[in-house]
Amino acid sequence: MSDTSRNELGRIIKQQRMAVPLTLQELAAMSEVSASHLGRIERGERFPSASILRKVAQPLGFEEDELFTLAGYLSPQSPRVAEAHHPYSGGRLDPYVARVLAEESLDVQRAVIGILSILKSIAKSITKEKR
Amino acid sequence: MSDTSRNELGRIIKQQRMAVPLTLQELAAMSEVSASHLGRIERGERFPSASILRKVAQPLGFEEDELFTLAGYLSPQSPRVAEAHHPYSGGRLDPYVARVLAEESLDVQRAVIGILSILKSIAKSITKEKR
DNA sequence: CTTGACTTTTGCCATTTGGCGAATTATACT
DNA sequence: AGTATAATTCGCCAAATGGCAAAAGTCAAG
Repeated sequence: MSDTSRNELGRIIKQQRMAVPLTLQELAAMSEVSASHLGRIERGERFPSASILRKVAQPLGFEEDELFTLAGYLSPQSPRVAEAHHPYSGGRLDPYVARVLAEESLDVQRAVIGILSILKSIAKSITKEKR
Repeated sequence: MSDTSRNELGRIIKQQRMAVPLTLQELAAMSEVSASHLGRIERGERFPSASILRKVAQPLGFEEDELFTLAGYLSPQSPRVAEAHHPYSGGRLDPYVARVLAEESLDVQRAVIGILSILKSIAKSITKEKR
């Protein structure tokens, strides 16, 4: 962890705590994290673990993944909140389909997409033939 | 961290590593995490920190926040790829399978599980017949 | 059975994290 | 000024993380 990112994150947390406003002890009570630790985090002497960030986020009014991103635990564009689109090809997996498949064993799951790809290649060759 | 959640997460990671498939050393090389540490995580002797999870996610084909949720670092509220974790009794949906399927249209996705259920009922009737 | 090449596990250690309690430093109130 | 009172910081410690190197396992070819 670079010194700058520690200080940066600490600065942000402190700024947010002041803005609410809360004292270290109050935030400590709300988040179940010791005030001394919070203080060290704010002035960049310690780097907060994921579980600490999680505890602190809500009392400070941060989105849960926001602090993770700031801390570098999650990559910058996290389309996690609500209905963002998939980074890959844009399709969404239907929840019902997902649920049904999830109940199958891993082998069956893989067999399923194996069969799918076979069917697709057959379909492709058929249409090619046709024309 | 409860013993069960450690073992659970380890089990999932190991299962996924085997499915890819990779050795501990290969995964170690790809993720820049020592093989010994990865081994201990898989068998529940260590709990992976957020940065470890982040490094490991991509080589294993997990969405970046998926492992965070499984580890309890993030709350399980965002069904981006549908429920990859399993509050309901069943198994989990393999990330690779989910990704491939998500690229298909909704019609195709439903057709896939339609075919699956047909194959299952055929298999069932065959085994019944046999005895 | 034995050798040789991998893969996984174990022992040991440095580094970090995070808590508790005691100092220190603001902030009020007489 | 002087002294409560609250807020922050410091010192020290236990527990956990994660790496390295050596010790087991595994498994195929000879």
